[in-house]
Amino acid sequence: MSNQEDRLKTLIGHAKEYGFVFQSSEIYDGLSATYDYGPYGVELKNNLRRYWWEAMTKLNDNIVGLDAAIFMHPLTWKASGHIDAFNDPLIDNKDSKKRYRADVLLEEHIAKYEDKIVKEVEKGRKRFAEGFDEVQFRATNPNVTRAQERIDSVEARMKSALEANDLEALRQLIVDEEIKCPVSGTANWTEVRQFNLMFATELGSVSGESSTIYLRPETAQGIFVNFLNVQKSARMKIPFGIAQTGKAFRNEIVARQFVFRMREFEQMEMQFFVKPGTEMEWYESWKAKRIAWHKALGMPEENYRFHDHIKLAHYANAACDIEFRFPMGFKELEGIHSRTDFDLSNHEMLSGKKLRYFDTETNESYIPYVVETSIGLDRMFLAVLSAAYQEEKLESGEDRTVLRIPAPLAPVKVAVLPLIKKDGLPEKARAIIDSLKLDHTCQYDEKDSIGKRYRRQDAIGTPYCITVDHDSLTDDKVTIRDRDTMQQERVAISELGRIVSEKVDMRGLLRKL
RNA sequence: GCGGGAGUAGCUCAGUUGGUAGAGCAUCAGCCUUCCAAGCUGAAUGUCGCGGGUUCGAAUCUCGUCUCCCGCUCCA
Repeated sequence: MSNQEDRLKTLIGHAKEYGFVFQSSEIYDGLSATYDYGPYGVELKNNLRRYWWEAMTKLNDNIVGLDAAIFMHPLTWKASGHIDAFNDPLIDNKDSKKRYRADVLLEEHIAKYEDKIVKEVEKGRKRFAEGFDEVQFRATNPNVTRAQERIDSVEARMKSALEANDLEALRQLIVDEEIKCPVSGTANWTEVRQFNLMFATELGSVSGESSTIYLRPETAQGIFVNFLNVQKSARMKIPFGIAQTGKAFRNEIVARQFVFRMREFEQMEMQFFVKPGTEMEWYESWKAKRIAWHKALGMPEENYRFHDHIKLAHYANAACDIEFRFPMGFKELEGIHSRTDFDLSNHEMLSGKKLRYFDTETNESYIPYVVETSIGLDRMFLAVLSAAYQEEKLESGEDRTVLRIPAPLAPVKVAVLPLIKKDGLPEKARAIIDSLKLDHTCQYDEKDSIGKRYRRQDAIGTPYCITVDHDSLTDDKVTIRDRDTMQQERVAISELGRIVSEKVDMRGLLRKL
């Protein structure tokens, strides 16, 4: 565990030192769980986004893009269930210091009485054998009726408390029922507090005329509300998908573990609209496509695994995660959900607008089912960075730190280094950069010894270093050094563009899909 | 929010019983240079997390506070 902590700390340190990720507002002591991407970080992040975007929209002619606004009509979040599901009433036990959802605590309490009833019914069934009438038994057995009354009373009080948002009543109910903490065994509770996971702000500057709106907690709803706009304007036929990348915001109670869990984060989501009844096929098909996308990066395959959800979210009829072995262990990287027609039908209901697809082949109209793939860009960034980070012991006995970032994703593709900074070598190096910079992100460095410059490039994951020496001036050849093997090869300057492109071009990744 | 740990230069840290800050690495400039970090010369960098208190004097003692990291709940 402490080893894992050290690994994450090392990674955070490296990310900061080499300009990948900085703590947000650092000069003001930072802002919790918010990070800024530095010069190399933003390049890597952009490359990851592009890899995802092109894999979705270029490789699938039935997937188109969208960029919806962060602000959405407040009813959106009523329809999506976020206003209800994201308002968790929480309560802490003062002795065990454990935190619970107050409603979950009560439901578990109710479940105990339900178990009791089931047991009583079983007892009755044994005692009366064939002549057993369960309905009659439930209505008359005093143990059962007492338990049932208790359940009804707790449920009624809980429902009215939740609906009225009466947190004090909720707490009183927990106290009245003498619910104890499973850990400490005591009923020493704090007050119930509401944690709304959505960030609220005011739309409209005139007080009294403004209304509360929320920063979107997921990008998906922008796709759902535009379902018909996209389908009609781009003349899409089911099955088809809409892809979107963008920021989403969640006011997490605890948001930590570097860029893994931030309050402001970027999602890359694709909602795939299918004919009802076919969703499980598409669910499986997208599971396969998405894991292939990850594996094409060539990072160790044992870093990935699927995790099927047993407890499903309010909108799903099947769901799984692609988990990645982060420095903190296996954690969710991407979610693949079969969302049924939950979102579209709710939007239909609240907006009063039909959100149906008319199938011209069968002449029927229906609300499509949705299969969603949803990946956290920042998590993907962390996955790549943590898998890429390696400290090596060289044969010479020296250490080197190298980021083995998949070449097409690397922030800098080529460093051009004059062996010494005189005799016309810098000028030659600059000329080479000029010939490459339209195709590749290049960097020039003449400071310090050549070995030191190689190490600096290793530390930011540059796949190729090109070194210009005195012979280059006469034979127009340079040495090109591979980041991973450290092997050097002498090649003609005219060949550089082709050699670099072969390994570094994004198309190399996309071709594997 | 609760519990644990930590805040001194970009990084890693030192700072003796309180006497108002140092080292290595990194950075920058110059010299040197035979392609895998370690040559020479010089330079820049800190209200010692912040605020109050004790004291002639606080990085050091004390109180408060903020922030970060880890765990608990939730999730992309």
